[in-house]
Amino acid sequence: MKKLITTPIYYVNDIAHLGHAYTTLAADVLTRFFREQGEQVFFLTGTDEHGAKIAESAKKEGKDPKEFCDEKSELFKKTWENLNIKYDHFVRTTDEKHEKAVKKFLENLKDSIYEKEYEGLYCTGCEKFLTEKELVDGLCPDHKKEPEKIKEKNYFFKLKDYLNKVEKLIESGKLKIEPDFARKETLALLKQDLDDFSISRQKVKWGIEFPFDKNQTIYVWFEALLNYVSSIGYGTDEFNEWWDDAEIVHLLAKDILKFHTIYWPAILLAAKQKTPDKEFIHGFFTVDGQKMSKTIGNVIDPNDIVNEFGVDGARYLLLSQFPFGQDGDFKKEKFIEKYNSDLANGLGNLVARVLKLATDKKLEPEKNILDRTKQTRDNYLEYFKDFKLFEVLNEIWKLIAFCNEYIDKNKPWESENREQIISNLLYAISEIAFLIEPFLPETSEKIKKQLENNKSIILFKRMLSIT
RNA sequence: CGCGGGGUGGAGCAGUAGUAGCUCGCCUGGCUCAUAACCAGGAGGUCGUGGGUGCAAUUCCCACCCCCGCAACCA
Repeated sequence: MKKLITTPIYYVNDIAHLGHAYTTLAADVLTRFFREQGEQVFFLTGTDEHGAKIAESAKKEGKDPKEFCDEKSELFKKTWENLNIKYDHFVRTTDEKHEKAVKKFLENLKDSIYEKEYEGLYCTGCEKFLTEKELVDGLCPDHKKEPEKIKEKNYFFKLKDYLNKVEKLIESGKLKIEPDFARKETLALLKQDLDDFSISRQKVKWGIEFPFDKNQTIYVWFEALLNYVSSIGYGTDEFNEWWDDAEIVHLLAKDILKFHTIYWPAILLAAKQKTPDKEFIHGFFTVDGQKMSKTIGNVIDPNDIVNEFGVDGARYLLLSQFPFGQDGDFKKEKFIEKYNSDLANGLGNLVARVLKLATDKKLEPEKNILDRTKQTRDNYLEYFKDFKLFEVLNEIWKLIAFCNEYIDKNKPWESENREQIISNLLYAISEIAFLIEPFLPETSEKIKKQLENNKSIILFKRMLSIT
């Protein structure tokens, strides 16, 4: 079975932070796992580069928008490289391929689009229309500015025509939304009778020209969703190969739930395309118990974690803090603690102590070891298929704990049965090296190499914690 | 009545209608192969408050209190 695994495309107005890294890393781990299982996987990520906000930011830096996007987009790529994230395609919404596909898609959506005069109160600070209810003393609550009354012609997508169908997709399980909270929230949103939404902007210049009206550009959010099809060749023959024939899996955080679980399937239905098979939504993070925010200044740059803990250290720390899908808190202090106990004292130390006792003579592993490792592998597969990355890690670390107990009980350094005991352990370690591969690809390689030449080199150096 | 998450041993979290578990820390002991690591045992909790249903509730129901996230540049 083929799989198309995607992350959202990230808005280049900001540099990559922990949230972006988390989603992208999870996608990378899943990709590596499913490949290991013999499946063909296409892993897609990228950047979202249009919109008034981008144009504004570029102007502030005295750059033209494209130049600005080139730079920011490059920073995302660099970050993924630092985290050893191997995507198959990095889409940019300023790519010619994307623009062409988007226009073509709109042509095919023509029957579900209509134009309407729209009059509203527009705040130039927010770059959006506000309702009377949102105003405080007649002013925009965020910018303390009086909004302008603007009359604008917009093109709308007939969302209402598809709401029932989307609901059916979800209820029938044809579109799986996980975890359950996200599925429930989507169904609740569907019951609120959402309105048709505008897919064009008259005021925004930095965007893709709207095919039916050259005075307008395509609304960024609408255009951004189309990256999923433009990237794999919408409008060309190769498209079907990855859209129709693959299981489509979207990974995203809960803030953009509505766009992905309702708008996106509706748009696809309207364009007579296959809808996604699964959408997995993860939660939000706090840092040291506080929300992550630029104003508070506690935004974590994933590159800093890599610098401090190494690539695999960073990869492990990001995914081992709390269950995938839930909200969670990242604590700097806990990073060091977890790094020391799990990576240095746990995995690293185990490999070192066993290799020290190893000789070239290797025997077949005994049944109890085979049974124990098989148990881990079975649970591992089961959890992985449900995207339970946190539980997968737990399972592997239980096997590491088992090995440590096994050594202490059997005292290979003084046992007559030394060779058999060590062989058993070496087998277990080779199994661990295999299991950690999706999470810790470099470490996995290092262990395999060490097993070959019986030489142990420190995998994770113990770190002093700040007291 | 905006939406959502949560209040469990020192810290961070699991969990279930019927002797309360895990990780880290702490104490004691063991071991010496290892990255001052590893193993065993232990101390430590009236499971937010007040009611209700049950033979039995931390677990179900109701009310209340408190904390946090989204709604505000940001996954």
